[in-house]
Amino acid sequence: MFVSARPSEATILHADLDAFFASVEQRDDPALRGRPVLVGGGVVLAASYEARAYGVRGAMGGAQARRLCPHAVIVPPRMSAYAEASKAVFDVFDRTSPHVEGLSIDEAFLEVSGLRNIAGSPTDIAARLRREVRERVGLPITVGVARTKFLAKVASGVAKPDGLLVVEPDAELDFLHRLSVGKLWGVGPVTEARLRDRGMHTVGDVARYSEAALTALLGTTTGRHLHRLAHNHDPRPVLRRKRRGSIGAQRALGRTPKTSDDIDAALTGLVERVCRRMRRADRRGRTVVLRLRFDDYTRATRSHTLAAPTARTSLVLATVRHLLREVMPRVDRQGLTLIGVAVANLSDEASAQLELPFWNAEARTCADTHSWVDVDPVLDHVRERFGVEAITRGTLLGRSPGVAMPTLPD
DNA sequence: TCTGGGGTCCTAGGACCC
DNA sequence: TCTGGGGTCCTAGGACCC
Repeated sequence: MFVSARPSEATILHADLDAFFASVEQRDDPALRGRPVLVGGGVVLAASYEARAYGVRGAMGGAQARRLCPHAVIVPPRMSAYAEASKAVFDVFDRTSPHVEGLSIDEAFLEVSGLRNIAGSPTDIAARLRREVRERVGLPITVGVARTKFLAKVASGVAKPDGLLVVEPDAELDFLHRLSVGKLWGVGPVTEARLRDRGMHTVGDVARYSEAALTALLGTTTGRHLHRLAHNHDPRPVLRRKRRGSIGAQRALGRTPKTSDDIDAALTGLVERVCRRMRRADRRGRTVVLRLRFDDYTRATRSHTLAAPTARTSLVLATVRHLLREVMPRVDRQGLTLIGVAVANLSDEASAQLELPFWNAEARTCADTHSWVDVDPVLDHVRERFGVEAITRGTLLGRSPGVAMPTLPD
């Protein structure tokens, strides 16, 4: 069912910082302004528009980027500077509208209907937003304005860099149907190739196919999604972002052979980083995920769901170590080039009440169904928390007599 | 052309329960 | 001995996004 209400006015803004990381570098170092700048040496994290003129793109390998643009200035990334700039920009967003949906570190949707009397037309608001970001944060930003999220996003893409584009309701289909299929949100290289094989090169081409034909080609969800977008049905409202569902870290290892000590050191560092971030955010997770990439760029994931959420380094580490042991034959055969750890299924209940039941339940899970998990960290925790030195593995699991199982103070 | 680091969502099969 | 349908959870992989 499509939502048929059609507000007569374009009131959704999509605001997107231009070449974000590179723009922050140019802002902070006047010597970089007007010059091609690449952030990140191994792989290009961001390329200034001066560098893009030479064909350099984000996610491109550093070697290729240097070939295309030999005189580019390469600067190392400064993530904390970008986080700070992002926060300042989002402060401007929040002052502009109560309805802000952040999409990533450098872009957001804003719903501005109902602000006409206080703040003017959507076009006025968008122009002022751009000015404020420029004046207060010193960064260029592009804004697309339309009736739907999808069109607003496409509009900002077309208007880049440092632009403003309003798609009026009566111009929507004309604008939309000329676009290349690759511009459709959710169409990546794989889907684009499939569409082009069938002769669909523009959004207008896609619009001539029935929903049934598209779902047969691409699956139910993607097919229906594309059919709707091609017909300009996008009723998704601007919502505040949900909290993130997972926290992870990964590291490329290069192609040189690694010893198991190398791998374990990398794994330990990643687990420590992830768990520290979880604790700082006061979040814990149940599903521990190990990600691997091999020499031939094939990938594997292994996961294990714990009985209760945790942010404890020792338990997460024990779990990923076990997961890794299970795939070691493949690692030995194919060579490891990337390793990652993530914890998903995040929850954020306060931890205190859950501590003991959690460890107890986890210990049981360890022993009953996954005898591999290292129960020692569990024991250490209970000993420390309850001052019960004599507690044993069997006691903890309720399997041997001895010290009474401590009960949780309420 | 060679590929970083952070995420999201979807699919599909199997286990398990009622 | 043979056996339905629905729901939820878990796992693995794939596509996509910035």
